Amino acid sequence: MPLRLYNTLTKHIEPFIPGDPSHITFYTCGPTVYDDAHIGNFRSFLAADVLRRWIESPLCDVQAEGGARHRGPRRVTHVMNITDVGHMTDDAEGGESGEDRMSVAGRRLLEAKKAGKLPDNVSVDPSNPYQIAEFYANRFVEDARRLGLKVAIESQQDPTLMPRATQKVAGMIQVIRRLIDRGHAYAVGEPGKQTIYFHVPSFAPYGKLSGNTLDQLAEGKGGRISAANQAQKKHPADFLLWKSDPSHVMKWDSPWGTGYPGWHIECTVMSAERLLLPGAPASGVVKQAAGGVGPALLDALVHLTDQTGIIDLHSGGEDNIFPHHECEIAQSCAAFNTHPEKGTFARMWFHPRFLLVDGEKMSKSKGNFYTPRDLFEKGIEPAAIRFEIIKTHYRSNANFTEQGLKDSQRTVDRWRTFLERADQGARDSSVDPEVGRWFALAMSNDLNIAEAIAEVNKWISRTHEPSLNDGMMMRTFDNVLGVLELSRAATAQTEIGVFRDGLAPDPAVLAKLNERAAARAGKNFKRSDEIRDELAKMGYGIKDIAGGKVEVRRA
RNA sequence: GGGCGGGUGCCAGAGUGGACAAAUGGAGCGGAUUGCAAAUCCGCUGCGCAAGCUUCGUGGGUUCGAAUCCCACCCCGCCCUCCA
Repeated sequence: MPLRLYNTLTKHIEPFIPGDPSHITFYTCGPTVYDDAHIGNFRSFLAADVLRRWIESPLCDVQAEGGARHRGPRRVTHVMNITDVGHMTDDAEGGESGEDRMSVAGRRLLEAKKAGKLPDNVSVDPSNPYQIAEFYANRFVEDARRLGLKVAIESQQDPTLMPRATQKVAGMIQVIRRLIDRGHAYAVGEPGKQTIYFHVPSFAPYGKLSGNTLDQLAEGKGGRISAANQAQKKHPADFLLWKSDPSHVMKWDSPWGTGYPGWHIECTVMSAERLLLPGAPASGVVKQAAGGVGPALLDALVHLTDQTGIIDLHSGGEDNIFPHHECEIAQSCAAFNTHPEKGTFARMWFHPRFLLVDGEKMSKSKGNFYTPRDLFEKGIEPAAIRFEIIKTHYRSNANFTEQGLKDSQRTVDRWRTFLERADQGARDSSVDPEVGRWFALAMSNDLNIAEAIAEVNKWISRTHEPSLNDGMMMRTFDNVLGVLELSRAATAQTEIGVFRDGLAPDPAVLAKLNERAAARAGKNFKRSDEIRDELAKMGYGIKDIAGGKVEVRRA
């Protein structure tokens, strides 16, 4: 069965039909970097990652235009932006002052610096918003790589896969200019200090993605818009493309005045610039000529398209559906399509749902707020975190729990053991003919990852003596799930102990292990059990393994 | 007020007209193994000895038949111009 996905735009599960089934273009709305990303953020990024890995898999079939079936593997160009612009001066969360988020982050960093909580090797100037953004962007990419986010790994070789909004402002200005030229945007205010708005009534399909219609949108219900800004718009739903504000912490020159771009415009530009002509390297010459615009975007601005969807896939958290992606569709189609009202920008819109923790919303005040860093520090390995976060269907609210994390760790351990055994297994044994098919069927059914995992588990249970071929099969599955390939904390070995979970051989622990070994040798099992309990109280779990050694893990 | 995604067994989480008392993992129980554990393997885990009975948010309905379809209601999550 070819891949089918729930399309937020049509509200149906439907075949994913890309423009070119041998090469998929995929854009994911990435993080805003004013703080460390948390596991909730990562849920949507990892769901997108699993999707792209599945599309790349040799097991995945995709329907081509005209109905033909395209068999995997195939190439995916996956772009994920980093929003490193603060650009929210009306931001309610910044406090009554509507303070910019980067400024808030700066204050927080300054406090951390004063308190000596910043790592020594980090030099960041808390008064410099660009440095703050860079600081958090780097930390994000680091976390993402540890969790196996492929786009973050690839961006080491090809940084254009993770573009930064601050470096794409020239392109945004070009697109805004185009929107004004085509009558979709207008300026208010005095020349040199103008604000540019997208005029929503100029794009008839506005609202299709979110299900909102202009008359149903209750203006101000979200409590985030200021009356003063509303008053100057032609229509209450019109949204910001450019704001002239020389006092802003991050600002650029533009034909309309010094200021900053609107939030939505950045994704239009970053996706178009990298994905419209897949593989075309950004040429320095063209960039110069176009004022910093890449060739794909330049081409899009010169040659309008008749295609409905000009990129194949677009993903983002469920909160992005409205207004962000709604606005992105409007402005992208208005800028790039011959007939904007016929456009959808992306052929398929993919929105993972939010993650809950212990059945509740994650929040700092509830104490159920986790970042991957928090968990790494506790010695939880990336593979377990990744598995726990991806194991639930992307369109329901997953529940992240400590028990779940333990369950996930066990599964990861079992799968690893299976793979290790398979790698030492027979050479010429044939692989189970069923499991690949079931796995593919599950994944192609709107990414039913839980069922796919169940198929892997059943297969492992019935495969008592895995062969080399089974190992290859397991790797094929894991290339999709991305779990076993993740690095884990090094194992430290001593004469007696094998220390897992990144534990260092503590002399106190070693002493106890030796004492226990002696007790056992003398058949003093009472004492040896006491020692096990003592170690448990110290936070260590032990088990006897082959060769007379003891494996030590965090309890 | 409006738009959207969900609600399944002790927990997590599949299933979306009959093969469903409901996959898979965890937890629990029993057994093999182990000095005891751990890991692994086997069996059980709604009620009932059984034929059978009662379950899939709640209440109605459609159907020979519903966890699955329809209607109403309740709950959780997201959104209605910062948010994964």
